[in-house]
Amino acid sequence: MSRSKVAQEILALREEIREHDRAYYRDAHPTISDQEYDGLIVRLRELEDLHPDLITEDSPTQRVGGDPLEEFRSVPHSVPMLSLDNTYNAEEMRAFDQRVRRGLDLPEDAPPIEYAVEPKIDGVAVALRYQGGRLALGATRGNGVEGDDITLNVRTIRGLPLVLPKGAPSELEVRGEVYMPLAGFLQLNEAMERQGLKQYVNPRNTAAGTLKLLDSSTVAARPLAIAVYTLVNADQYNLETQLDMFRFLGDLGFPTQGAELCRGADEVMEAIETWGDRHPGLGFDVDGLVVKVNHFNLYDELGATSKFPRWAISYKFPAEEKSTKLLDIVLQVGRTGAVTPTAILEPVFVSGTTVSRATLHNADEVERLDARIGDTVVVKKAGEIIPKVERVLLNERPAGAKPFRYPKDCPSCRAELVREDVLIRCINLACPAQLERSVMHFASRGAMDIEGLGEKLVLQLVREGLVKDVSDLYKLTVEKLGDLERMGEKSAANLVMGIESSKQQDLARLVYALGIRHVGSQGAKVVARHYQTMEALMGADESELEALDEVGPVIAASIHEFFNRKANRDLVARLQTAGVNMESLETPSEEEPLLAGEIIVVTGTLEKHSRNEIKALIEKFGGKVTGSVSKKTTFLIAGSEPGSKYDKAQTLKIPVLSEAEFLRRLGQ
DNA sequence: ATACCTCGAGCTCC
DNA sequence: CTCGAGGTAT
Repeated sequence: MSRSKVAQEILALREEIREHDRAYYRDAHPTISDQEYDGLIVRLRELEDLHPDLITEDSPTQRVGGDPLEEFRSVPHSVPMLSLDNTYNAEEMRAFDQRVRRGLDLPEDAPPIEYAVEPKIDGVAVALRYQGGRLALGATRGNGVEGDDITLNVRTIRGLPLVLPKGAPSELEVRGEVYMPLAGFLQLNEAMERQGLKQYVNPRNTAAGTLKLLDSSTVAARPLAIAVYTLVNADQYNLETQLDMFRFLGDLGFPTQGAELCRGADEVMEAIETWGDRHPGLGFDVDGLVVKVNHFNLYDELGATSKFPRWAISYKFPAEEKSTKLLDIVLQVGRTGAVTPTAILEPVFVSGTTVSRATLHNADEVERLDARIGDTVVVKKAGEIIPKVERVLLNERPAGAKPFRYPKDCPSCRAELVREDVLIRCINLACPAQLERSVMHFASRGAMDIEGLGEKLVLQLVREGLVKDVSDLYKLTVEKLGDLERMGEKSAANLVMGIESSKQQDLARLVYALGIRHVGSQGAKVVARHYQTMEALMGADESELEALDEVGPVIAASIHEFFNRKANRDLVARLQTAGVNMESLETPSEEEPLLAGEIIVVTGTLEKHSRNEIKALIEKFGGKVTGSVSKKTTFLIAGSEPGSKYDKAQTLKIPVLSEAEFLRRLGQ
């Protein structure tokens, strides 16, 4: 066969395969059998093997990558991947509608808001970036700001276009949910059983595990699917609504679940009911619905809270409930000495996993439930994840079950327990359980991030007396570690290396790692950025701390008290001697804080900067950006076609600057 | 080959 | 809170 003939057949095969992909994955209407489909792939691979130079990156045979990866690269997200606020019933959904209407200053009799309602698939969220029309990057959500680069794995998901059709924007980013359809999951488990291997428990965990396989050829053999639900910065593609966006995504060849248009809260509730009835038969797990305001031009005005956008919300279907026996209530001592009760349950399968323990939070909760050992309790999973003891079935209570009584002394050190409001606390500073928890906290990911130092190891180190406070970690050597159980040379060397590299962490992480009460990662960042060195922070007085943005009296007092104690100052000194970095690595803004105290809102389309750039610029100069105009707003930056924020600024007599005027003010 | 450990995914409640 | 993957120990 001549080369040009082969080239022709290759092109034709690729087009045919893509059409079948679209029919199967996007339209859910397979047009040929699986065998026929595989036949096409085999034929294409044969031809490509014959003429390797004709292989292109976008060929359906190229979905599978080459050699397994060593590890995943971490990549920053272009726009943070946030989650949505949740509702659980009609009342909360109506309250959301009311908030939207109020946020838009709509009169009572205004027509209903249009919402786009779509199913929320229970899977793993991913971001997909296309460059030059090609799939260039796939990433997990990670912490929302940074995720793992799983490009090679997402490439194997059939139905996901590797190349966008001609005329598509050359740069774009979409987000979607990767999941495992129930049929595929069952088949996979049958295959596992045939091979005498362990079966998987639920499709969600299997999908999540699959995406994190280092060898993409194994991923390719797993039945993953994807539904895309967001086009990042959709308003920049001449799209006006969520429904437009879904049409656009579909035209680009993305598989989507689409969305249904609902006018007002009543129609949303109707949609929720029909979806609630329908979701068991869909062929994949759906844990709720996402409700978004349909028109993009309302988003700016609605803005966002610190955590969620105000123009969207998710509705969670009622969680599955199961009853089981409460076998025991055990107490756990936390880092601060707080003693929390945990329910030990007879294992029961609920919402996809076997639950055997559940937190009871505090003494009040145990009292409220009146949970007694031996009781039959109803368990469900909040948000499909966290097990919760919902209530006690009183008519099943065995005779003689006694109310649960807190012991008088600490389960770890036998010191007397003290009641502070709802909390029961062990106030023995030398309590070993507290030391264990504080070392774990110190090593944890958000703190010093010491790789390889997990719970079991910390327990051993503390019990063997090798670690009496966190500074002892830096005295560990391969030889000393060698005596521990399950600690070979390799593990020891890895751990010592992990500890060594933690010396270079930023001051903010160190401050957080110290475990000062009421100082979380956010508070630690604020004080570290302001004081720059541990020395300066230790010398800070209370009122000075309290004057900082986002630091209130509680945090200020707590920090002050912490460094007032000699034991704590000594600990810091030992860490410093060990070589732990005591300075902020985040260089403070070089710029004069020209915008200090300003609260700025941006509206309309700007010429020189994107919204994110202008926001970064404002923050660099010490200003604050908020989403909506209020009395507190100090000025508005308006681009072309400003929305209702402009009018609101006018009525509130808030100054309005153009982008150029604003830049001039910064001397740029 | 098997057993144990760490990590990260889902992200609610207090 | 539980699961799956990957790595190391036994």
